[in-house]
Amino acid sequence: MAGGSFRLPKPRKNGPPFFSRNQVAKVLHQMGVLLELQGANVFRVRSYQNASRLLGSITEDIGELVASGDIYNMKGIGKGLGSALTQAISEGHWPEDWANLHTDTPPGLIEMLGIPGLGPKRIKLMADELGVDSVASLKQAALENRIAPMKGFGAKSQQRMLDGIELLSRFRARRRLDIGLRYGEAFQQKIAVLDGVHRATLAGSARRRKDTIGDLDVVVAVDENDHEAVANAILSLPGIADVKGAGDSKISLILDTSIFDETFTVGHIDAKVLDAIGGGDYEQMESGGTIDAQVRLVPPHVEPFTLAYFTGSKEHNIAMRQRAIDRGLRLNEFGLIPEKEAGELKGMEAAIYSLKANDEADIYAHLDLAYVPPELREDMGEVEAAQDGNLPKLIEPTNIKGALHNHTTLSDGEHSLEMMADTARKMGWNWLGIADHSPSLKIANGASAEDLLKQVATIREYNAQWEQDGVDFQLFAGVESDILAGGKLDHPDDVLAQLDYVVASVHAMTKWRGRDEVDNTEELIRAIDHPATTVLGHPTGRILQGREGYEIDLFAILEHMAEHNDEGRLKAVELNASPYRLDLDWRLCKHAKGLGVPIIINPDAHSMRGLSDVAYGVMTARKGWIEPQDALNSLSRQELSKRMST
DNA sequence: GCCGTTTTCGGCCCGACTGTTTTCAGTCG
Repeated sequence: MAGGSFRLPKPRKNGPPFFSRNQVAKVLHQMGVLLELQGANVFRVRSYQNASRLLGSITEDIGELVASGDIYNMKGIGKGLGSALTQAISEGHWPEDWANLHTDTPPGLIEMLGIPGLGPKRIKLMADELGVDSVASLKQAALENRIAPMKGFGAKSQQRMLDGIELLSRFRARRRLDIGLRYGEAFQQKIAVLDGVHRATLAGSARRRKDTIGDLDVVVAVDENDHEAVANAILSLPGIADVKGAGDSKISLILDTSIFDETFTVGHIDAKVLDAIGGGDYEQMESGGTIDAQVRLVPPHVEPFTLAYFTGSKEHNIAMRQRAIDRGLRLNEFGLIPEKEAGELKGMEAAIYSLKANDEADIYAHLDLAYVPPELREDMGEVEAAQDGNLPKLIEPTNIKGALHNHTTLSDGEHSLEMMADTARKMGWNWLGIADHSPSLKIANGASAEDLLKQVATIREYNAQWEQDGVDFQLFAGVESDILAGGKLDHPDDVLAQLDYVVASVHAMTKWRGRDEVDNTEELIRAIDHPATTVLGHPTGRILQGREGYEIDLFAILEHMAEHNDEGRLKAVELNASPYRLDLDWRLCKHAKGLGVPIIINPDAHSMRGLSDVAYGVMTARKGWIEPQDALNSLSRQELSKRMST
């Protein structure tokens, strides 16, 4: 859990509802972790986590759910949680025991959960017996050899904790999607070409295209006879910094940047983003970085089950397994096995009775489901949709005809208008929108109204020329306007009126992060209401692995944007495709789509190469159930032109 | 703490690996 301290949020002034859906989901998650550290029943912990996930994914208004009593009808919320949440939301105070648990748990214990191999049980034991209450005091205790003598511990455990602390301080636990994919694909490709390997596939959160990746999973199909030879060959590959374990079917290791055939670089990083992720030290830290990887070796006929299992998510697997149980079947990484034939047999031995599957689609078919693309496997309604034939036909990279949020040398871009347009054409796009920064953003060399209008004139000239030459390409003239105090835009209305569109974005992060959700939401809504505003840029301002965004009720904002669209005014929400942002979050894409708010996948390119970041936006959009018709990117230039002029 | 058409009690997904054990608990995915 990145950022965010474990405090109970204060009730908003003008409730009920006194807490937002997000706040409630966060508190339930925190309660789960705190209860775990307290040694509570694991199933009780799971109830809190399930309820958190549930409330994190619903689209209904939480105030109404409570007011109507419907909250008790949600599967996973019973009498206990139902009444606690009802009290909190309608009266504005959390249950006393929840508050006590928050104040009585040392924050250091939560921090200790981040140490690999260390879980709540042993943290509690060390806290009770040694008084260890932080990573620092744990390190001290380990160095003084006070941990090894404890019952159930030992010298190896103690050393592993020290190693884990070292790892924790040297690098943050998760990596951004782009970095994780680079490691994952490099590793997968090296394994795929080894003798005896039928197939090697990158599974896990990388295959599901999550915005950050904890570790890599590679599933490898190998005949049983070749098992040992392939395992040894994998262990001799370059780029392995350490081997954490190697069992019969599982190799666990740590990769470093020597896995890459070329020198590792992170490429251009926007100055403001770089600042948020650790400044000049960042690239050095990343190039000295590592990532954990697990390799699973299985015989080819078992591989589809193993691939499905290790692609996850855990929640999707649980839903699938439950569906199997309902049909008298046992689903695991070895097969889909009729319970009455498997009997007492376990694991691989039971798997000889498994139903056959040539690929993952066969597994879904056995359970009367359509094939679920990996990106959707989060138990966010995809199993039900696969049953009812309602799965989305997800957007593809080839659907992208252009993007609206890109910078040139007029503000802080590296390349000229001409170079950006040329690159977009070579990528097969039919249009490109230019939205340089506005004057208030001095750090990004925001352009004056005069310079902006000169750029507009140039764009019109190019368009006229292309039109005359029969070239199927067009530039759109826009601006990325900073959102100023009171939700105002950064140019006079008569300037904005000469543009094709306006991307309105927040950049004054200090101010916005210092305010509460209600104030931020109101101000953002005022900016959206400005007639010139077409697109809400990077909606939360988050930088992955860098900083949390400002507090905001995006549900309310999207609902407000939906009203505009219903009344014929185009208000689109950006899915900023920079792998440092991926903002709109994938979970909210589905909600925007449901409301009918168009998405625009924008690379926020500051260079020619930056345009290709749109690929990460497409991955995230797919994860968010987005179909071609939900994204403005799939419109032709003529269609988009028409949409923006209404 | 939640759930239920064999249920209001007794379950709750399941297996691998590690380090500590001499049969298992903790952690992870």
